[in-house]
Amino acid sequence: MILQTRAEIVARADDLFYRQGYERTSFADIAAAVKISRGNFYYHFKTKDEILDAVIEIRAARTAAMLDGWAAGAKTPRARIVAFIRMLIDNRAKIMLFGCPVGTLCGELSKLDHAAQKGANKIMAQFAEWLTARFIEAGKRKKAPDLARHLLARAQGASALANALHDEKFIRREVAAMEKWLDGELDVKRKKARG
Amino acid sequence: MILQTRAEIVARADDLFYRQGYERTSFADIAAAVKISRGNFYYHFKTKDEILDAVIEIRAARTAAMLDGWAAGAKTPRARIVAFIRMLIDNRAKIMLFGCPVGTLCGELSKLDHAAQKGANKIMAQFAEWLTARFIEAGKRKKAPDLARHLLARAQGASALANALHDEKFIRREVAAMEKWLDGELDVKRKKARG
DNA sequence: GTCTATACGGAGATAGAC
DNA sequence: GTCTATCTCCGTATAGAC
Repeated sequence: MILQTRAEIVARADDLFYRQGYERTSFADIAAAVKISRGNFYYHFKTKDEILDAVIEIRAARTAAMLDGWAAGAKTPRARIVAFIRMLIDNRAKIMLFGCPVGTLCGELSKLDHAAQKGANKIMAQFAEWLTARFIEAGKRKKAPDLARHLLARAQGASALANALHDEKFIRREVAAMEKWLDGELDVKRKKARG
Repeated sequence: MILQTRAEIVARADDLFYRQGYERTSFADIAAAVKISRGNFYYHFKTKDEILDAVIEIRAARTAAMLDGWAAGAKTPRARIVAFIRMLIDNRAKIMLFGCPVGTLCGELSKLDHAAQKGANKIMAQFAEWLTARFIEAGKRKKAPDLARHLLARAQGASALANALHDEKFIRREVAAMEKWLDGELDVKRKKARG
C-alpha cells in the first residue's frame, strides 16, 4: 500500500535525521531501514528535500499533538509549563546522545542554508507560542513572550550542554532550577516540591 | 613556505567549518578559499579528519588565549564573568547567522559520531573550567562547578534560540538576565548597572 | 508499487610531472 | 611545494522491466 510505505519512509527518515543529521543520512540508509530498494524510493519522493519537508511536517503535527496533550492533561498553567520542562528528563537518554531534535535540526539547516530552515524554525516557534499562551493563562500577559523564550532557551542550553558533557545529573539540576525560576515568576510560594 | 600555507588552510577551514559545518565543507571549498589546487592539499594534510583536528587545536588555543585575556583584563571575578557573558553581544551578528562556534561543532560531531568529538567537547569544557575558577575566586567554592555549567548552558541556549528566531533583542535580554542572575549568586547589591 | 540496472556528478584521495 | 591528471567510491537521481 502506498500510504504505508510512504509513512514508513517518513518515520525512518525522521529517526535517522535525528540520530545522524540530514546531510549525513543517505537514501541508501533510509532504504535499508525501510527494507525497500533505492529505486522504489523515487516512486514516493522525487528528491531528498521532499522527504525532509515530509519529516518536518510530521514533526510539527506530533509537536502540536504533544502540546495539546500537555494543555489538556494538566489543570493549572504552572503544571502545563512543568510538563514542558520535564520533557528534558523524560527524553534525557536520547538528548545526551543526539541533543534536542528541534534544536539540532534548526542548527543543521541553518548551516546548510537550506530551504526547509523556515519549517524547522517554525517548530521551535510552536513551543514559544504555546509557552507564551501558558504564561498568559498564568496572568503574566505582558511578560509572557519573553518568559516563554527565556524558558525555551534554558531548555535548549540544557540539552546542548548535556549532549556535550554527557552528564545526566546536570539535566536534573537544570530542570530543578527551571522549576524554581518558574515559581518565582509565577509568585508561587513553595517550601519543597510542587506538582 | 609550508607553515604559511598550512596555517592558511587551517584558518580557511576553521571559517568554513563554522559557516557551513564540517560535513558540508569539501576539499574543493577550502582549496578555493586558500587559492591552491586540490592536489597540493595532500602535501599538508593526509585526510580531512586531520584538518579537523588542526582546526580544533587552533580553536582550543584561541579559546585559552581569549580566556586568559579576560582574566587579565578585568579586575574582579564578577567583571571577568561578565566579559564571558558579553561575548554573546560582541558576536551577536555571527551567532544569529551560524550559532555558537563551539556548540554547533559539538552538536555536529555528536551526530556524526566523529572521533574528533572529544576534542570539540574539550573546548566546551575549557569554558566550564574557566568559569568554575572565576566562581571560586568569587568565593563560591562549593557551588562553583554548578554555577559555571549553568551559565554556560544559558549562553548556549541563548545562541541556539537567537539563531533559530533571528532576534537580536532576545540576545540582549538574555545577557541582561544573565548579569542579573550573576549578581544574585554573588550577593552583589545593585541598583542599575555595574561593570 | 517494487525491483534491477545504470547514468552522472562530486566527494576524498593518489601519482607523478614540474 | 605546487601543479594536473586520474582513481575510486558513494551520493542523488533516472529508465525501464516485472
